[in-house]
Amino acid sequence: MSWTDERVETLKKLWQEGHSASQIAKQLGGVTRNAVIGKVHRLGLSGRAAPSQPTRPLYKPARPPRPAASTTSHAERPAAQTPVRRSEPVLARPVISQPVTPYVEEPGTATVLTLGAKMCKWPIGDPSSDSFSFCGRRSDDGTPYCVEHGRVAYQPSQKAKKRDNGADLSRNLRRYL
DNA sequence: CCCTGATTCGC
DNA sequence: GCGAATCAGG
Repeated sequence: MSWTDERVETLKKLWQEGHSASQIAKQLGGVTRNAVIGKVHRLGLSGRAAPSQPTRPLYKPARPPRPAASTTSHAERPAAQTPVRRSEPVLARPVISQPVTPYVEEPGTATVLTLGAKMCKWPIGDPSSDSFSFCGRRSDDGTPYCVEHGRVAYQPSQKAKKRDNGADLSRNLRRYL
């Protein structure tokens, strides 16, 4: 099957509606989810409203060489590596859904210039904007963030964690109260 | 192990 | 442009 105009349109629609690649592939028929994902990327609509699953830690591992099958004569491929890789951010930001997040917060008090060592480094606002700032509240010991943001940064881990023993829990509560 | 999207690269 | 292979992660 090929990507007819119609099929592409269906793809877009379903993708925007939040269907997964495999579901779309199944519905379209004749394509695998890989094909769908590949198409989605080529169409440039990779980013989608992701409720909660930031599957991109800004991590770019060097792809391991994939054993290719050269059928005819093996073409010479003298180390034609791309010397320049995009520079990575030194410090990985905590995952945040910037684009369309109703999550509003008070502007931070610190800028990249005034951000101290013991200040909460939680980014607030659009990094490409002038109003971008950091939380700037006193960070909790050991963590780059204040108590509140620390909770957000080091998320729930969905599976309920084992129970804290009561003593610790109440102790911690007292600290915050 | 099931699933998810992301990325690479031979075709 | 296409998509299988592969990856990273929930």
